[in-house]
Amino acid sequence: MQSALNLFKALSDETRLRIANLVLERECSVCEIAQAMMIPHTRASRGLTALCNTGFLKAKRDGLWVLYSIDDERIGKSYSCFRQLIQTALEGNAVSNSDKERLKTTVRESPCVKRTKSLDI
Amino acid sequence: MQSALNLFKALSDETRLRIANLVLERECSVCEIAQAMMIPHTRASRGLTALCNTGFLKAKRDGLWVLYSIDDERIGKSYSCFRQLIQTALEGNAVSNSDKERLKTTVRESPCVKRTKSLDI
DNA sequence: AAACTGTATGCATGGTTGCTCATATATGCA
DNA sequence: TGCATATATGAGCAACCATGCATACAGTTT
Repeated sequence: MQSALNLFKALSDETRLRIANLVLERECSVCEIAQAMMIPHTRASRGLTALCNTGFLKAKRDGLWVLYSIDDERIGKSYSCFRQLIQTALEGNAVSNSDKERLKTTVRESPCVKRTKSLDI
Repeated sequence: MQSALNLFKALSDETRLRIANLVLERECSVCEIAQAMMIPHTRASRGLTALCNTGFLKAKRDGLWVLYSIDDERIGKSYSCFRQLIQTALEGNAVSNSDKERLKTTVRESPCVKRTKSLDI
């Protein structure tokens, strides 16, 4: 029961639902999510980590990047249900559409973290 | 998006998930839920009301009782998905099984609210 | 009308959560 | 080694939430 509860809980937050919707499109890094959703990368990172902890996503390192994707094996037979629910839920939603549109143009090579130190003198 | 978020949020609480699982079995009153789950009726009432507000359940009065059932029309095409997710999630769970077992023997005529006033002298 | 039973709700409270900022860690490259 | 970039995390804060108690409200029965 607990694992299902955690899945529902993970998807009950707008940030995480939007993230899930994006990763359903394709594998994503933290920076791509942050860019596509126009949110601070720490927020994206926390959302992705949370979705990972529930077993909805899995992470793998690729050099500097950490790529998140759906952990379809672990979700098991409920996978198609969750996929359908999420996509139905966000179908035609303006915010979600913008997210997906921006995701297409995100590049993994653009700097997305502002560092205050570099700006000192 | 908001309606789906609310549905996920409603099901991300153990009390409400167990309630939903029971109402999937059959139409229930507050007292029956409280008895089956062995919880205070105020908690059952709040859970049922919350599930109603998300559009997952609907309520109808029947004399003294208020009967809650799945609002399949309002959930629409996502209904079968939610049903399957909930039932898969609670399949074989000890607590859920006990709930369902007790639900079979709950009677609508047994007093389930303790009143302190009646006990005074 | 009063008494009884089922249900809903105002309130106080303890607990949880999502966010941002600053900082730390991890990896790649010069 | 030192610097740059990507990611993760600790701390603090504000907002939210689930719960129980007492009480109010809604029907029924007498």
